[in-house]
Amino acid sequence: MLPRAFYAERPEVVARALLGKVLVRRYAGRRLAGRIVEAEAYLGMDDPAAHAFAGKTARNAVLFGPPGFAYVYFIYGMYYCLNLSCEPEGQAGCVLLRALEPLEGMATMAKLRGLAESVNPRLLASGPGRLCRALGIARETHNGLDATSRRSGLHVEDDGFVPAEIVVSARVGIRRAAEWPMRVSIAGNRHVSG
DNA sequence: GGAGCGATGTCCT
DNA sequence: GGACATCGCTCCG
Repeated sequence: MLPRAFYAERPEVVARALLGKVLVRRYAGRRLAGRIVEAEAYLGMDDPAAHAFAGKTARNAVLFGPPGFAYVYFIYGMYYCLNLSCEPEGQAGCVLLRALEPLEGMATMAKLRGLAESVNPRLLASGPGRLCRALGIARETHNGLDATSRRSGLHVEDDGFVPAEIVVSARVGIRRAAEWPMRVSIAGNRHVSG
């Protein structure tokens, strides 16, 4: 389990460091796990694309709290997105988890996605909305959970895997500050979203 | 395989 | 009323 200090850095640093780590979710007694292969950094008040840009509200309060907490928001009336808060308390910033390479509990993930068990694992969690659905993550159940606490049922592990090469590119699906190079992914990994 | 588009809730102006 | 850190479906080549 990654310690709080891991998250107390700038979002660009944390995003890069999270690549290759394993996101673990305890679901109905089962272990759902996947390697983080794609992520995006969002800064605080200086980043026009960040939820924290307009200042602290009830919705984004987690971003201004201590590092290592889950920030889950609802988007497009249908999907959830999972972020992990960064920077020391009082300073906003987060990393959006965009894609996983499924490792454990793929049958359960497929079920949660409403797909056949035989589905190509590439389709299970490649995209922030898919990722949350595959792991059964919702704002109501996961926003504000401490990802450095074993009790929360959501945390990140280091299994020693080190990405050979990391690709930096523009963030996806945003209008403001869209050109900022704050998306990172593992080069050549088939589970990165399109 | 790629472009276009509708679904659909919450937050902010 | 409009925007939104998305996805899956349709239609077209």
